[in-house]
Amino acid sequence: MGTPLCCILGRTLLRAPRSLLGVVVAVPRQLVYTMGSTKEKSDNYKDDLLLRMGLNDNKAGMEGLDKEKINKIILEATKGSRFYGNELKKEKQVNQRIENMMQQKAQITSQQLRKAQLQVDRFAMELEQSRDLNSTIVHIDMDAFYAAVEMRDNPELKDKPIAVGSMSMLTTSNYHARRFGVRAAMPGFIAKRLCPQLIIVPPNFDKYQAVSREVKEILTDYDPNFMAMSLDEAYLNITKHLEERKNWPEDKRKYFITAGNSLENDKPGKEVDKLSEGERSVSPLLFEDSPPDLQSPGNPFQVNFEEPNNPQIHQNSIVFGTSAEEVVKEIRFRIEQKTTLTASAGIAPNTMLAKVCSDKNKPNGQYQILPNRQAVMDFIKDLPIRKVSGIGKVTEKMLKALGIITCTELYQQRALLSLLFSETSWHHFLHISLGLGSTHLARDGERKSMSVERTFSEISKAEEQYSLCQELCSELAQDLQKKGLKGRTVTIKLKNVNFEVKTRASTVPAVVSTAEEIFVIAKELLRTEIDADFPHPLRLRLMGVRLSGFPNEEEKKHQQRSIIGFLQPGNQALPATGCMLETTDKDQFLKPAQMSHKKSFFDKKRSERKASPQDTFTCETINKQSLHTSQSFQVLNKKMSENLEAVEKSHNCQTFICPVCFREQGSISLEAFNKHVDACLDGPSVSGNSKMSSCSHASSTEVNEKESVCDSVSLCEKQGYETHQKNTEITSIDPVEMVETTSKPSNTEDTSALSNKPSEEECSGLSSKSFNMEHCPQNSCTVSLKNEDVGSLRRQESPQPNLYEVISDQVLVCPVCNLEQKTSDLTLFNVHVDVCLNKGIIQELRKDKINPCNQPKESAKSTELPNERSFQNAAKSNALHLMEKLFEKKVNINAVNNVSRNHRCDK
DNA sequence: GCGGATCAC
DNA sequence: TATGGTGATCCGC
Repeated sequence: MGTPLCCILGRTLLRAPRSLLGVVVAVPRQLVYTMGSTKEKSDNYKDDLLLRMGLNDNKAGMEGLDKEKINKIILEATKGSRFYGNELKKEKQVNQRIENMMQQKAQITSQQLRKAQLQVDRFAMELEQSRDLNSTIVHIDMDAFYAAVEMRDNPELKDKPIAVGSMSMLTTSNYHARRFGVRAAMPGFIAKRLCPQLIIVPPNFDKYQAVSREVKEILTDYDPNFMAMSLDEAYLNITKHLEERKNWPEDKRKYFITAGNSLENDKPGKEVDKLSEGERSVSPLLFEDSPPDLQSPGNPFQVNFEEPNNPQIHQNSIVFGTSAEEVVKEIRFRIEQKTTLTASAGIAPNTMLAKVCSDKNKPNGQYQILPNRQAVMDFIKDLPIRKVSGIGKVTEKMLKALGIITCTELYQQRALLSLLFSETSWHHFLHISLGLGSTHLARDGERKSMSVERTFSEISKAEEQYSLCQELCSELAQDLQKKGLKGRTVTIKLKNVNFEVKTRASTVPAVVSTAEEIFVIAKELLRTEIDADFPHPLRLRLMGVRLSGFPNEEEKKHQQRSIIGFLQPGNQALPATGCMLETTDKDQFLKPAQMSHKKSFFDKKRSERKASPQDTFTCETINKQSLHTSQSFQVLNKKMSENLEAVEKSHNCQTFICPVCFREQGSISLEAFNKHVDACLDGPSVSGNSKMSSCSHASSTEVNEKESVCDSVSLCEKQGYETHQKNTEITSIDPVEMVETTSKPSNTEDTSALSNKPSEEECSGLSSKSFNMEHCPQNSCTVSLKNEDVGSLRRQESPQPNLYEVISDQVLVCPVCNLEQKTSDLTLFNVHVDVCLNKGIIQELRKDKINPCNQPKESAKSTELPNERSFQNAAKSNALHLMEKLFEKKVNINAVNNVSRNHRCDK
């Protein structure tokens, strides 16, 4: 992996966080627990790991460790590791970026700068005019959340340095541990060196989630639309609440103080347990440890003259005022009463400021920026940019190179920044330096992706990697199913033992969602990577699978109309959403294979390692490396197929409707059904198929080093396809679609194909044309399509059906590899074809030196041969066109079916 | 659309 | 012995 170009170019890639810009992009905030969800930005080990290498000379806390000492210990523990090596490498890349930026800066003329200044100032003026100080935004942040929960539930941990996590990674530490330099995102074993008496508590996410729920119940009272960022952090817009609260009687703002853990004191005015003798509320908020901000506001503009600054405490009750500050005190009070945990909070006119504020008096404090411009600007003045959400360690470093550390400096350099950074970035900078941010909280938007990834000790055997990949796909599919999501882009992520990360993605025309569908794609991506490094194995420490490209509502509707299965088990009608099959069946299919694992792959690996810590390489390893579908993997596949077949037999009586004649085919086995379809199609299609397969053999012999495309793909399909035999989707009949397709005069050779005349005659006529590939190698479609106007294909609204291909789909012979596909699921079949096409075409292009750019030959010889990368890209783009074309045709079979079916109904 | 990078939590 | 997982976004290609 070379340095990406984008890192070398002058413009840097900096991201404006959604919550800080005026336009707030809705982000799904999963309330799942994430390892780092309690990380505190300014206190994160990884964020300044490299900074620690020598130059940090701050003095440390009294009883903890000297910062110098901390740095030394960390450096010793990390030095020489692969992780460290990679950190150094990344640092070099950043330095390179900075160097490029400085060069670019050196070339800027004063005239350019003046011009930029005018432009930026004009924009700044507009921003200033749109400044909105009318909202009151609160950011609530639980203090050392996970650690606090653990301490609460285990009194023994009190007053001891603790952290939540494992020897490999910590998610949170308490404040005691932080004095030793123990922080979030630090591996536990290093933390132990810093603080040998550190207690590492394994995380208990269910518990944190339960506590989080309690907190959120409280927050709802102040803003039912509050925006939770994680288990321990949320934004509230209390503007409306403040308005209403103005007229509230004291009673409504009165809370009783309880000792200990009573959970009852959650509603105003509610009588609760009396304080037990000698046990007072642990709340420093109300008693002796009251943090400074509650006593004397640090900012003159913070003084609130409306009412007494502190809540009025009478005996065992307390009345909060009506100001924002009082509201937030009330919130924190209630949180503490309910959970015995403390929270910090920030109050400001926008989210960006509120977030920074909540950090100001942490822990267990709050801070407000009053809603006037002067207060905002005073606050911003000396604020280090790094404190602002969205400015990470790289941005900080880059800006530091320009002499920018505080927001004032950020503002001063605005013209320069506009010349050195992308528009998005400098706009973001300008917002920050003016103290601007979002004033409304985005509602949860649509999710854009879903993923699973896992870290493990090195895995370098291909078959284990495939197996792992399959497991991840299953996991992902389960998650997707819970949310009812389907997507078109599958991405795998690989991290090798040197911590280098790679992602590889593939987008298919139809949405996928099942483990089988995803695995077909993911596996090909993985295979490509394995092949690329052959004969060296990929030495992985992490693998991930992601699905994205979820259709929006409109696209979904479209998909419902067009991407539909054409096989319909007669008595198992499913909703026409065409979505996932309710998976009792599917689960049964999957189980046999999974049962053979019994334990998960990771569990297995773990126990293996325990059994034989010296996992030395063997001859076997070498053998298996030589074939990506190694023997054992084939065995696995075979086993799976067998299992699936066994299951299939147990369900072998189903009612199908023939896609050709549309007659119901009683209770027959799938095999019998397939025979019927074959018979129905009849005619020369068979000979067509045989020709195709002879082609495929010819081509397979040409691939020298590896197995042929066809073989590899067919093998990989096996499991997935058979699992899908029962998983058919209902064909939704859409009259609109039908009208559209039929009314449009066609302009291609296949005009007649879409007449309203259904079934047999037409079908057999079509089948006679069955995939016309006589003279071409396996992926002749590459060649033949090159002559077509691909652009027009793309634009076609209602593409004309190309029925010989349709037929070849119906008998489920892959037009690329020529192998019969046993699946009856059109989507799955499509996936296979796409993958097959993609790979086949790329290889074919390489072999035949077809100009990947799809340009006339001149251009090919005019320049040197494109590099591997551009070659692949171009090939992919070619493949995409082909897929689009193929896909359109596949879609049309559905249209044909619909027409035919409607026709029949009319009869 | 892809891949790398950055960021948040 | 040992350095996470999930999701989003940006930008150049």
